[in-house]
Amino acid sequence: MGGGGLKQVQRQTGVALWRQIADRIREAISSGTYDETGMVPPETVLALQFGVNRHTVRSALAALTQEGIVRAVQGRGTLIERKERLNFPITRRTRFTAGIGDQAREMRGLLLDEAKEEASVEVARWLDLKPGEQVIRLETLRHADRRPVSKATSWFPAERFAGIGEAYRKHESITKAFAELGLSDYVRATTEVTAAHASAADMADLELTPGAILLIAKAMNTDLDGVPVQYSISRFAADRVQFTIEN
Amino acid sequence: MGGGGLKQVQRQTGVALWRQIADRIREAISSGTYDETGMVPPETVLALQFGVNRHTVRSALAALTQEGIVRAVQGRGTLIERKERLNFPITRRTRFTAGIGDQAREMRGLLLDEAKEEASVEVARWLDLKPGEQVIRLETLRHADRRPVSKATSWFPAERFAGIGEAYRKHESITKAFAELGLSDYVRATTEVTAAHASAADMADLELTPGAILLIAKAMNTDLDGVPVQYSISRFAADRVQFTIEN
DNA sequence: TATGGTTGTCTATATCAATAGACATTTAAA
DNA sequence: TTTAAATGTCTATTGATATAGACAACCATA
Repeated sequence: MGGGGLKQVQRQTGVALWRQIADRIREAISSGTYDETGMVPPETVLALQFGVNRHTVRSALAALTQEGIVRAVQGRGTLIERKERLNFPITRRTRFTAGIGDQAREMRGLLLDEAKEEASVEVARWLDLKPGEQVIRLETLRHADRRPVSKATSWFPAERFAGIGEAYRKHESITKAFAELGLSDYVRATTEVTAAHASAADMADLELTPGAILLIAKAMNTDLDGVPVQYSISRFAADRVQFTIEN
Repeated sequence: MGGGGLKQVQRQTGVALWRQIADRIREAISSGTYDETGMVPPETVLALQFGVNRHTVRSALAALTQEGIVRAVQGRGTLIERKERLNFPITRRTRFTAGIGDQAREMRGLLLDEAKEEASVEVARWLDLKPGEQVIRLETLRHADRRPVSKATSWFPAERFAGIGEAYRKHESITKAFAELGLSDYVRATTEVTAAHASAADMADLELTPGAILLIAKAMNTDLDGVPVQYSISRFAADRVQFTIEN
Protein backbone atom coordinates (compact mmCIF):
# COMPACT_ATOMS: atom_id res chain seq x y z
CA MET A 1 0.00 0.00 0.00
CA GLY A 2 1.69 3.16 1.23
CA GLY A 3 5.35 2.50 1.49
CA GLY A 4 5.46 -1.27 1.32
CA GLY A 5 7.57 -3.22 3.78
CA LEU A 6 6.37 -5.97 6.09
CA LYS A 7 4.67 -4.86 9.27
CA GLN A 8 5.10 -6.41 12.66
CA VAL A 9 2.81 -9.23 13.65
CA GLN A 10 0.51 -9.31 16.71
CA ARG A 11 0.57 -11.68 19.65
CA GLN A 12 -1.95 -13.24 22.00
CA THR A 13 -5.00 -12.52 19.92
CA GLY A 14 -6.50 -15.85 18.98
CA VAL A 15 -4.77 -16.03 15.62
CA ALA A 16 -1.56 -18.03 15.67
CA LEU A 17 1.54 -16.14 14.57
CA TRP A 18 2.35 -18.70 11.90
CA ARG A 19 -1.09 -18.14 10.34
CA GLN A 20 -0.76 -14.35 10.39
CA ILE A 21 2.63 -14.68 8.75
CA ALA A 22 1.32 -17.16 6.18
CA ASP A 23 -1.41 -14.66 5.29
CA ARG A 24 1.12 -11.85 4.90
CA ILE A 25 3.42 -13.90 2.70
CA ARG A 26 0.50 -15.13 0.57
CA GLU A 27 -0.59 -11.53 0.08
CA ALA A 28 2.95 -10.42 -0.74
CA ILE A 29 3.25 -13.19 -3.33
CA SER A 30 -0.06 -12.38 -5.01
CA SER A 31 0.81 -8.69 -5.19
CA GLY A 32 4.06 -9.52 -6.97
CA THR A 33 6.51 -8.52 -4.25
CA TYR A 34 8.85 -11.42 -5.01
CA ASP A 35 8.42 -11.55 -8.79
CA GLU A 36 12.05 -10.61 -9.45
CA THR A 37 13.52 -13.72 -7.89
CA GLY A 38 10.50 -16.01 -8.06
CA MET A 39 11.43 -17.00 -4.53
CA VAL A 40 10.41 -16.12 -1.00
CA PRO A 41 13.24 -14.57 1.07
CA PRO A 42 15.26 -17.01 3.23
CA GLU A 43 13.62 -18.18 6.43
CA THR A 44 16.13 -16.33 8.59
CA VAL A 45 15.40 -13.06 6.77
CA LEU A 46 11.63 -13.50 7.09
CA ALA A 47 12.05 -14.30 10.80
CA LEU A 48 13.95 -11.05 11.21
CA GLN A 49 11.40 -9.03 9.20
CA PHE A 50 8.44 -10.35 11.18
CA GLY A 51 10.27 -10.34 14.49
CA VAL A 52 9.66 -14.01 15.21
CA ASN A 53 11.60 -17.21 15.53
CA ARG A 54 12.67 -19.04 12.41
CA HIS A 55 10.57 -22.05 13.44
CA THR A 56 7.45 -19.90 13.37
CA VAL A 57 8.24 -18.82 9.83
CA ARG A 58 8.73 -22.47 8.94
CA SER A 59 5.23 -23.25 10.21
CA ALA A 60 3.85 -20.51 7.97
CA LEU A 61 5.77 -21.79 4.95
CA ALA A 62 4.58 -25.34 5.70
CA ALA A 63 1.00 -24.11 5.47
CA LEU A 64 1.69 -22.33 2.18
CA THR A 65 3.36 -25.49 0.87
CA GLN A 66 0.24 -27.42 1.82
CA GLU A 67 -1.80 -24.94 -0.22
CA GLY A 68 0.50 -25.45 -3.18
CA ILE A 69 1.60 -21.82 -3.23
CA VAL A 70 5.30 -22.38 -2.54
CA ARG A 71 7.76 -25.27 -2.72
CA ALA A 72 10.89 -25.46 -0.56
CA VAL A 73 14.13 -26.89 -1.97
CA GLN A 74 16.81 -27.72 0.52
CA GLY A 75 19.99 -25.76 -0.09
CA ARG A 76 18.38 -23.37 -2.58
CA GLY A 77 15.37 -21.65 -1.09
CA THR A 78 11.58 -21.54 -1.24
CA LEU A 79 10.14 -21.22 -4.75
CA ILE A 80 6.83 -19.60 -5.63
CA GLU A 81 4.43 -21.89 -7.48
CA ARG A 82 1.32 -19.81 -8.15
CA LYS A 83 0.33 -16.19 -8.07
CA GLU A 84 -2.63 -15.53 -10.31
CA ARG A 85 -5.78 -13.69 -9.25
CA LEU A 86 -8.83 -13.96 -11.54
CA ASN A 87 -10.59 -10.74 -12.40
CA PHE A 88 -14.37 -10.81 -12.34
CA PRO A 89 -16.01 -7.80 -13.99
CA ILE A 90 -19.39 -6.76 -12.59
CA THR A 91 -21.49 -4.99 -15.19
CA ARG A 92 -25.00 -5.15 -16.60
CA ARG A 93 -23.77 -8.01 -18.76
CA THR A 94 -22.06 -9.94 -16.00
CA ARG A 95 -21.73 -13.64 -16.77
CA PHE A 96 -19.44 -15.86 -14.79
CA THR A 97 -18.31 -18.22 -17.51
CA ALA A 98 -17.82 -15.62 -20.22
CA GLY A 99 -16.26 -13.14 -17.80
CA ILE A 100 -13.55 -15.51 -16.71
CA GLY A 101 -13.26 -17.35 -20.00
CA ASP A 102 -10.28 -15.48 -21.36
CA GLN A 103 -8.28 -15.86 -18.15
CA ALA A 104 -8.51 -19.61 -17.70
CA ARG A 105 -8.31 -22.52 -20.07
CA GLU A 106 -10.88 -24.85 -18.57
CA MET A 107 -14.13 -23.78 -16.94
CA ARG A 108 -16.35 -26.20 -15.06
CA GLY A 109 -19.68 -25.72 -13.32
CA LEU A 110 -20.77 -28.48 -10.97
CA LEU A 111 -24.32 -28.83 -9.66
CA LEU A 112 -24.04 -29.85 -6.01
CA ASP A 113 -27.69 -29.77 -5.05
CA GLU A 114 -31.13 -28.93 -6.41
CA ALA A 115 -34.36 -28.36 -4.52
CA LYS A 116 -37.83 -26.97 -5.02
CA GLU A 117 -38.87 -24.94 -2.00
CA GLU A 118 -40.97 -22.05 -0.75
CA ALA A 119 -39.45 -18.60 -1.11
CA SER A 120 -38.14 -17.10 2.11
CA VAL A 121 -38.87 -13.47 2.86
CA GLU A 122 -35.48 -12.43 1.52
CA VAL A 123 -35.70 -14.49 -1.67
CA ALA A 124 -39.27 -13.37 -2.31
CA ARG A 125 -38.26 -9.73 -1.96
CA TRP A 126 -35.46 -10.06 -4.50
CA LEU A 127 -37.44 -12.13 -7.02
CA ASP A 128 -40.52 -9.94 -6.60
CA LEU A 129 -42.63 -12.91 -5.44
CA LYS A 130 -44.85 -13.48 -2.43
CA PRO A 131 -43.18 -15.34 0.46
CA GLY A 132 -44.12 -18.99 0.16
CA GLU A 133 -44.30 -19.06 -3.64
CA GLN A 134 -42.37 -21.93 -5.19
CA VAL A 135 -38.74 -21.37 -6.20
CA ILE A 136 -35.97 -23.66 -7.41
CA ARG A 137 -32.70 -23.49 -5.51
CA LEU A 138 -29.40 -24.59 -7.07
CA GLU A 139 -26.11 -25.05 -5.23
CA THR A 140 -23.28 -24.76 -7.72
CA LEU A 141 -19.50 -24.97 -7.52
CA ARG A 142 -17.44 -23.28 -10.22
CA HIS A 143 -13.87 -24.16 -11.19
CA ALA A 144 -11.31 -22.42 -13.38
CA ASP A 145 -8.50 -24.70 -14.52
CA ARG A 146 -9.49 -27.36 -11.98
CA ARG A 147 -9.16 -24.89 -9.12
CA PRO A 148 -12.38 -24.10 -7.23
CA VAL A 149 -13.21 -20.42 -7.55
CA SER A 150 -16.70 -19.89 -6.21
CA LYS A 151 -19.68 -21.58 -4.68
CA ALA A 152 -23.12 -20.16 -5.32
CA THR A 153 -26.68 -20.56 -4.09
CA SER A 154 -29.19 -19.43 -6.73
CA TRP A 155 -32.97 -19.13 -6.64
CA PHE A 156 -35.26 -19.06 -9.68
CA PRO A 157 -39.05 -18.68 -9.99
CA ALA A 158 -40.12 -22.34 -10.13
CA GLU A 159 -42.95 -22.01 -12.63
CA ARG A 160 -41.01 -20.15 -15.30
CA PHE A 161 -37.76 -22.11 -14.99
CA ALA A 162 -38.82 -25.69 -14.35
CA GLY A 163 -35.98 -28.02 -15.30
CA ILE A 164 -33.19 -25.47 -14.89
CA GLY A 165 -31.25 -27.87 -12.67
CA GLU A 166 -31.09 -30.46 -15.43
CA ALA A 167 -30.18 -27.78 -17.98
CA TYR A 168 -27.38 -26.49 -15.77
CA ARG A 169 -26.04 -29.98 -15.22
CA LYS A 170 -25.88 -30.44 -18.99
CA HIS A 171 -24.37 -27.10 -20.01
CA GLU A 172 -22.49 -26.23 -16.80
CA SER A 173 -23.54 -22.60 -17.32
CA ILE A 174 -26.46 -20.50 -16.11
CA THR A 175 -26.46 -18.49 -19.34
CA LYS A 176 -26.81 -21.61 -21.47
CA ALA A 177 -29.37 -23.13 -19.12
CA PHE A 178 -31.47 -19.97 -19.45
CA ALA A 179 -31.12 -20.15 -23.23
CA GLU A 180 -32.39 -23.73 -23.30
CA LEU A 181 -35.44 -22.64 -21.31
CA GLY A 182 -36.22 -19.86 -23.77
CA LEU A 183 -34.51 -16.91 -22.05
CA SER A 184 -31.97 -15.78 -24.61
CA ASP A 185 -30.74 -12.69 -22.79
CA TYR A 186 -30.69 -11.22 -19.30
CA VAL A 187 -28.96 -8.43 -17.39
CA ARG A 188 -27.45 -7.92 -13.95
CA ALA A 189 -29.72 -5.57 -11.98
CA THR A 190 -27.98 -5.21 -8.62
CA THR A 191 -24.97 -6.65 -6.83
CA GLU A 192 -24.17 -6.41 -3.13
CA VAL A 193 -20.64 -7.21 -2.08
CA THR A 194 -19.55 -8.18 1.41
CA ALA A 195 -16.73 -10.23 2.93
CA ALA A 196 -16.70 -12.83 5.67
CA HIS A 197 -14.96 -15.91 6.94
CA ALA A 198 -15.86 -19.17 5.26
CA SER A 199 -18.24 -21.67 6.77
CA ALA A 200 -17.06 -25.25 7.25
CA ALA A 201 -18.98 -26.43 4.18
CA ASP A 202 -17.71 -23.66 1.89
CA MET A 203 -14.23 -24.19 3.26
CA ALA A 204 -14.31 -27.83 2.21
CA ASP A 205 -15.77 -27.27 -1.28
CA LEU A 206 -13.50 -24.32 -2.09
CA GLU A 207 -10.43 -26.08 -0.66
CA LEU A 208 -9.76 -23.25 1.76
CA THR A 209 -7.85 -23.22 4.99
CA PRO A 210 -9.50 -21.88 8.18
CA GLY A 211 -9.22 -18.14 8.51
CA ALA A 212 -9.54 -17.81 4.75
CA ILE A 213 -11.70 -15.00 3.43
CA LEU A 214 -14.71 -15.06 1.14
CA LEU A 215 -15.86 -12.28 -1.14
CA ILE A 216 -19.64 -12.60 -1.16
CA ALA A 217 -21.74 -11.22 -4.02
CA LYS A 218 -25.51 -11.14 -3.67
CA ALA A 219 -26.81 -10.56 -7.18
CA MET A 220 -30.16 -10.22 -8.90
CA ASN A 221 -30.61 -10.72 -12.64
CA THR A 222 -33.63 -9.70 -14.66
CA ASP A 223 -34.86 -10.38 -18.18
CA LEU A 224 -34.93 -7.53 -20.69
CA ASP A 225 -38.34 -6.43 -19.39
CA GLY A 226 -36.92 -5.97 -15.88
CA VAL A 227 -38.60 -9.06 -14.44
CA PRO A 228 -36.36 -10.84 -11.90
CA VAL A 229 -35.15 -14.22 -13.16
CA GLN A 230 -32.44 -15.14 -10.66
CA TYR A 231 -31.26 -14.22 -7.18
CA SER A 232 -27.91 -15.65 -6.14
CA ILE A 233 -25.42 -15.56 -3.29
CA SER A 234 -21.95 -16.38 -4.60
CA ARG A 235 -18.99 -17.01 -2.33
CA PHE A 236 -15.55 -16.46 -3.91
CA ALA A 237 -12.17 -17.40 -2.46
CA ALA A 238 -10.89 -13.89 -1.83
CA ASP A 239 -7.26 -14.71 -2.54
CA ARG A 240 -8.13 -16.05 -6.00
CA VAL A 241 -10.37 -13.30 -7.39
CA GLN A 242 -11.00 -9.60 -7.58
CA PHE A 243 -14.11 -7.78 -8.75
CA THR A 244 -14.01 -4.93 -11.23
CA ILE A 245 -16.86 -2.44 -11.40
CA GLU A 246 -16.84 -0.17 -14.48
CA ASN A 247 -19.19 2.76 -14.25
CA MET B 1 -27.20 -19.14 3.54
CA GLY B 2 -28.94 -22.47 2.99
CA GLY B 3 -30.90 -23.42 6.05
CA GLY B 4 -29.24 -21.32 8.74
CA GLY B 5 -28.05 -23.00 11.92
CA LEU B 6 -24.59 -22.78 13.42
CA LYS B 7 -21.93 -24.97 11.86
CA GLN B 8 -19.25 -26.85 13.72
CA VAL B 9 -15.98 -25.14 14.40
CA GLN B 10 -12.54 -26.37 13.30
CA ARG B 11 -9.58 -27.34 15.42
CA GLN B 12 -5.82 -27.17 15.16
CA THR B 13 -5.63 -24.68 12.34
CA GLY B 14 -3.89 -21.61 13.70
CA VAL B 15 -7.13 -19.81 14.49
CA ALA B 16 -8.18 -20.18 18.12
CA LEU B 17 -11.63 -21.69 18.67
CA TRP B 18 -12.76 -18.72 20.75
CA ARG B 19 -11.95 -16.42 17.84
CA GLN B 20 -13.78 -18.56 15.29
CA ILE B 21 -16.78 -18.62 17.61
CA ALA B 22 -16.59 -14.88 18.17
CA ASP B 23 -16.62 -14.40 14.39
CA ARG B 24 -19.67 -16.66 14.01
CA ILE B 25 -21.61 -14.92 16.76
CA ARG B 26 -20.70 -11.48 15.38
CA GLU B 27 -21.95 -12.57 11.97
CA ALA B 28 -25.15 -14.03 13.46
CA ILE B 29 -25.80 -10.78 15.30
CA SER B 30 -25.28 -8.59 12.24
CA SER B 31 -27.55 -10.81 10.15
CA GLY B 32 -30.32 -10.38 12.69
CA THR B 33 -30.47 -13.94 14.02
CA TYR B 34 -31.08 -12.80 17.59
CA ASP B 35 -33.26 -9.78 16.88
CA GLU B 36 -36.32 -11.30 18.58
CA THR B 37 -34.79 -11.41 22.02
CA GLY B 38 -32.07 -8.80 21.61
CA MET B 39 -29.86 -11.26 23.43
CA VAL B 40 -27.29 -13.91 22.61
CA PRO B 41 -28.31 -17.44 23.68
CA PRO B 42 -27.01 -18.58 27.10
CA GLU B 43 -23.39 -19.63 27.29
CA THR B 44 -24.31 -23.26 27.94
CA VAL B 45 -26.53 -23.35 24.85
CA LEU B 46 -23.83 -21.79 22.66
CA ALA B 47 -21.29 -24.25 24.02
CA LEU B 48 -23.59 -27.09 23.02
CA GLN B 49 -24.30 -25.62 19.56
CA PHE B 50 -20.61 -25.15 18.76
CA GLY B 51 -19.55 -28.36 20.46
CA VAL B 52 -17.04 -26.68 22.78
CA ASN B 53 -16.58 -26.01 26.46
CA ARG B 54 -18.46 -23.17 28.09
CA HIS B 55 -15.19 -21.44 28.96
CA THR B 56 -14.30 -21.28 25.28
CA VAL B 57 -17.61 -19.56 24.56
CA ARG B 58 -16.88 -17.17 27.40
CA SER B 59 -13.57 -16.22 25.76
CA ALA B 60 -15.45 -15.47 22.55
CA LEU B 61 -18.04 -13.37 24.36
CA ALA B 62 -15.28 -11.54 26.23
CA ALA B 63 -13.79 -10.53 22.89
CA LEU B 64 -17.17 -9.33 21.62
CA THR B 65 -17.65 -7.40 24.86
CA GLN B 66 -14.27 -5.76 24.28
CA GLU B 67 -15.49 -4.73 20.82
CA GLY B 68 -18.62 -3.24 22.35
CA ILE B 69 -20.92 -5.58 20.43
CA VAL B 70 -22.44 -7.33 23.46
CA ARG B 71 -22.76 -6.67 27.20
CA ALA B 72 -23.15 -9.48 29.75
CA VAL B 73 -25.41 -9.02 32.78
CA GLN B 74 -25.04 -11.57 35.54
CA GLY B 75 -28.24 -13.46 36.15
CA ARG B 76 -29.96 -12.18 33.01
CA GLY B 77 -27.91 -12.96 29.94
CA THR B 78 -25.75 -11.34 27.29
CA LEU B 79 -27.34 -8.33 25.59
CA ILE B 80 -26.64 -7.18 22.05
CA GLU B 81 -25.41 -3.60 21.84
CA ARG B 82 -24.92 -2.92 18.13
CA LYS B 83 -25.85 -4.54 14.88
CA GLU B 84 -25.81 -2.04 12.06
CA ARG B 85 -24.00 -2.52 8.77
CA LEU B 86 -23.54 0.61 6.69
CA ASN B 87 -24.49 0.34 3.05
CA PHE B 88 -22.11 1.96 0.62
CA PRO B 89 -23.53 2.35 -2.91
CA ILE B 90 -21.00 2.23 -5.74
CA THR B 91 -22.20 4.19 -8.76
CA ARG B 92 -20.91 6.83 -11.12
CA ARG B 93 -21.84 9.36 -8.44
CA THR B 94 -20.21 7.55 -5.55
CA ARG B 95 -19.31 9.90 -2.70
CA PHE B 96 -18.40 8.58 0.69
CA THR B 97 -19.85 11.33 2.84
CA ALA B 98 -23.09 11.79 0.93
CA GLY B 99 -23.55 8.05 0.40
CA ILE B 100 -23.42 7.29 4.09
CA GLY B 101 -24.95 10.55 5.25
CA ASP B 102 -28.49 9.29 5.69
CA GLN B 103 -27.41 6.24 7.67
CA ALA B 104 -25.32 7.92 10.36
CA ARG B 105 -25.72 11.07 12.35
CA GLU B 106 -22.15 12.29 12.54
CA MET B 107 -19.58 11.94 9.77
CA ARG B 108 -15.92 12.74 10.34
CA GLY B 109 -12.94 12.66 8.00
CA LEU B 110 -9.51 12.80 9.59
CA LEU B 111 -6.33 13.54 7.64
CA LEU B 112 -3.65 11.22 9.02
CA ASP B 113 -0.83 12.05 6.66
CA GLU B 114 -0.01 14.11 3.59
CA ALA B 115 2.96 13.81 1.26
CA LYS B 116 4.15 14.98 -2.13
CA GLU B 117 5.87 12.16 -3.95
CA GLU B 118 6.71 10.66 -7.33
CA ALA B 119 4.03 8.52 -8.91
CA SER B 120 4.71 4.78 -8.76
CA VAL B 121 4.06 2.69 -11.86
CA GLU B 122 0.62 1.69 -10.53
CA VAL B 123 -0.44 5.19 -9.53
CA ALA B 124 0.82 6.66 -12.80
CA ARG B 125 -1.16 4.10 -14.77
CA TRP B 126 -4.41 4.93 -12.98
CA LEU B 127 -3.96 8.71 -13.08
CA ASP B 128 -2.76 8.63 -16.68
CA LEU B 129 0.58 10.21 -15.76
CA LYS B 130 4.20 9.23 -16.43
CA PRO B 131 5.89 7.31 -13.60
CA GLY B 132 7.87 9.81 -11.56
CA GLU B 133 5.52 12.74 -12.10
CA GLN B 134 4.57 14.53 -8.88
CA VAL B 135 1.44 13.40 -7.02
CA ILE B 136 -0.04 14.26 -3.63
CA ARG B 137 -0.83 11.35 -1.35
CA LEU B 138 -3.40 11.64 1.45
CA GLU B 139 -3.98 9.09 4.21
CA THR B 140 -7.48 9.57 5.56
CA LEU B 141 -9.56 7.91 8.24
CA ARG B 142 -13.35 8.15 8.05
CA HIS B 143 -15.77 7.78 10.94
CA ALA B 144 -19.54 7.38 11.10
CA ASP B 145 -21.00 8.19 14.50
CA ARG B 146 -17.55 8.11 16.14
CA ARG B 147 -16.95 4.59 14.86
CA PRO B 148 -14.08 4.16 12.37
CA VAL B 149 -15.42 2.86 9.06
CA SER B 150 -12.65 3.11 6.51
CA LYS B 151 -9.06 4.13 5.95
CA ALA B 152 -8.02 5.37 2.56
CA THR B 153 -4.87 6.19 0.65
CA SER B 154 -5.56 8.66 -2.18
CA TRP B 155 -3.36 10.08 -4.88
CA PHE B 156 -4.00 13.29 -6.84
CA PRO B 157 -2.06 14.97 -9.66
CA ALA B 158 0.12 17.40 -7.68
CA GLU B 159 0.04 20.32 -10.10
CA ARG B 160 -3.72 20.50 -10.51
CA PHE B 161 -4.64 19.88 -6.88
CA ALA B 162 -1.98 21.69 -4.86
CA GLY B 163 -3.32 22.36 -1.37
CA ILE B 164 -5.86 19.53 -1.35
CA GLY B 165 -4.54 18.25 1.97
CA GLU B 166 -5.30 21.57 3.64
CA ALA B 167 -8.72 21.71 1.99
CA TYR B 168 -9.54 18.18 3.16
CA ARG B 169 -8.44 18.97 6.68
CA LYS B 170 -10.83 21.93 6.68
CA HIS B 171 -13.90 20.33 5.08
CA GLU B 172 -13.31 16.68 6.08
CA SER B 173 -14.59 15.66 2.65
CA ILE B 174 -12.94 14.96 -0.71
CA THR B 175 -15.97 16.32 -2.57
CA LYS B 176 -15.80 19.67 -0.76
CA ALA B 177 -12.01 19.80 -1.06
CA PHE B 178 -12.34 19.34 -4.81
CA ALA B 179 -14.98 22.09 -4.90
CA GLU B 180 -12.67 24.52 -3.11
CA LEU B 181 -9.97 23.80 -5.69
CA GLY B 182 -12.36 24.55 -8.55
CA LEU B 183 -13.56 21.04 -9.41
CA SER B 184 -17.29 21.24 -8.86
CA ASP B 185 -18.20 17.77 -10.10
CA TYR B 186 -16.58 14.41 -10.75
CA VAL B 187 -17.59 10.81 -11.42
CA ARG B 188 -16.46 7.34 -10.40
CA ALA B 189 -14.82 5.68 -13.40
CA THR B 190 -13.81 2.24 -12.10
CA THR B 191 -13.83 0.35 -8.82
CA GLU B 192 -11.98 -2.86 -8.03
CA VAL B 193 -13.08 -4.76 -4.94
CA THR B 194 -10.99 -7.31 -3.08
CA ALA B 195 -10.81 -8.60 0.48
CA ALA B 196 -7.87 -9.29 2.76
CA HIS B 197 -6.73 -9.39 6.34
CA ALA B 198 -5.89 -6.08 7.95
CA SER B 199 -2.32 -4.87 8.39
CA ALA B 200 -1.18 -3.89 11.87
CA ALA B 201 -1.50 -0.19 11.08
CA ASP B 202 -5.00 -0.48 9.60
CA MET B 203 -6.00 -2.74 12.48
CA ALA B 204 -5.03 -0.04 14.97
CA ASP B 205 -6.69 2.87 13.17
CA LEU B 206 -9.90 0.98 12.41
CA GLU B 207 -10.04 -0.48 15.92
CA LEU B 208 -10.09 -4.03 14.57
CA THR B 209 -9.07 -7.25 16.22
CA PRO B 210 -6.58 -9.58 14.53
CA GLY B 211 -8.19 -11.88 11.99
CA ALA B 212 -10.63 -9.14 11.07
CA ILE B 213 -11.44 -8.70 7.41
CA LEU B 214 -11.10 -5.68 5.17
CA LEU B 215 -13.14 -4.91 2.07
CA ILE B 216 -10.71 -3.10 -0.21
CA ALA B 217 -11.93 -0.79 -2.95
CA LYS B 218 -9.45 0.55 -5.49
CA ALA B 219 -11.22 3.41 -7.19
CA MET B 220 -10.48 5.97 -9.89
CA ASN B 221 -12.45 9.19 -10.26
CA THR B 222 -12.40 11.49 -13.27
CA ASP B 223 -13.67 14.98 -14.01
CA LEU B 224 -16.55 15.40 -16.46
CA ASP B 225 -14.09 15.35 -19.37
CA GLY B 226 -12.84 11.91 -18.34
CA VAL B 227 -9.49 13.15 -17.00
CA PRO B 228 -8.40 11.21 -13.88
CA VAL B 229 -8.47 13.35 -10.76
CA GLN B 230 -8.08 10.79 -7.97
CA TYR B 231 -6.90 7.23 -7.45
CA SER B 232 -7.62 5.75 -4.05
CA ILE B 233 -7.30 2.49 -2.11
CA SER B 234 -9.93 2.40 0.64
CA ARG B 235 -9.95 -0.26 3.34
CA PHE B 236 -13.32 -0.85 5.02
CA ALA B 237 -14.00 -2.90 8.14
CA ALA B 238 -15.91 -5.73 6.48
CA ASP B 239 -18.23 -6.35 9.41
CA ARG B 240 -19.39 -2.72 9.38
CA VAL B 241 -20.17 -2.16 5.70
CA GLN B 242 -21.54 -3.64 2.54
CA PHE B 243 -21.22 -2.38 -1.01
CA THR B 244 -24.17 -2.04 -3.35
CA ILE B 245 -23.66 -1.97 -7.10
CA GLU B 246 -26.70 -0.88 -9.12
CA ASN B 247 -26.40 -1.53 -12.81
C1' DT C 1 36.75 -29.37 -3.44
C1' DA C 2 36.04 -26.12 -0.07
C1' DT C 3 32.80 -22.65 1.49
C1' DG C 4 28.71 -19.86 2.45
C1' DG C 5 24.03 -19.88 2.33
C1' DT C 6 19.98 -22.37 2.62
C1' DT C 7 16.41 -25.82 4.25
C1' DG C 8 15.60 -30.01 7.45
C1' DT C 9 15.55 -32.13 12.05
C1' DC C 10 16.08 -32.63 16.88
C1' DT C 11 15.72 -31.30 21.99
C1' DA C 12 14.11 -28.34 25.63
C1' DT C 13 11.25 -24.81 27.81
C1' DA C 14 7.59 -21.35 28.57
C1' DT C 15 3.11 -19.54 27.44
C1' DC C 16 -1.45 -19.73 25.28
C1' DA C 17 -5.69 -22.34 24.24
C1' DA C 18 -9.14 -25.67 25.51
C1' DT C 19 -11.36 -28.91 28.52
C1' DA C 20 -13.32 -30.27 32.98
C1' DG C 21 -15.52 -29.59 37.26
C1' DA C 22 -17.09 -27.05 41.24
C1' DC C 23 -19.23 -23.35 43.33
C1' DA C 24 -20.46 -18.28 44.04
C1' DT C 25 -23.35 -14.39 42.62
C1' DT C 26 -27.10 -12.12 40.46
C1' DT C 27 -31.67 -11.75 38.27
C1' DA C 28 -36.40 -12.83 37.31
C1' DA C 29 -40.20 -15.43 38.06
C1' DA C 30 -42.86 -18.92 40.59
C1' DT D 1 -39.10 -16.22 49.90
C1' DT D 2 -37.75 -19.88 47.35
C1' DT D 3 -36.14 -21.57 42.97
C1' DA D 4 -34.37 -21.88 38.34
C1' DA D 5 -31.49 -19.87 35.12
C1' DA D 6 -28.00 -17.19 33.98
C1' DT D 7 -23.15 -15.08 34.42
C1' DG D 8 -18.69 -14.82 37.35
C1' DT D 9 -14.62 -16.99 39.46
C1' DC D 10 -11.41 -20.47 40.78
C1' DT D 11 -8.34 -24.75 40.30
C1' DA D 12 -6.31 -28.35 37.55
C1' DT D 13 -4.80 -30.76 33.36
C1' DT D 14 -3.68 -31.45 28.50
C1' DG D 15 -2.28 -30.19 23.91
C1' DA D 16 -0.99 -26.46 20.61
C1' DT D 17 1.94 -22.47 19.89
C1' DA D 18 6.35 -19.99 20.15
C1' DT D 19 11.10 -19.40 21.45
C1' DA D 20 15.93 -20.94 21.71
C1' DG D 21 19.91 -23.36 20.31
C1' DA D 22 22.49 -26.83 17.87
C1' DC D 23 23.63 -29.39 14.04
C1' DA D 24 22.74 -32.18 9.73
C1' DA D 25 21.84 -32.18 4.73
C1' DC D 26 21.88 -30.05 0.47
C1' DC D 27 22.91 -26.65 -3.37
C1' DA D 28 25.50 -23.32 -6.04
C1' DT D 29 29.68 -21.35 -6.87
C1' DA D 30 34.35 -19.62 -6.22
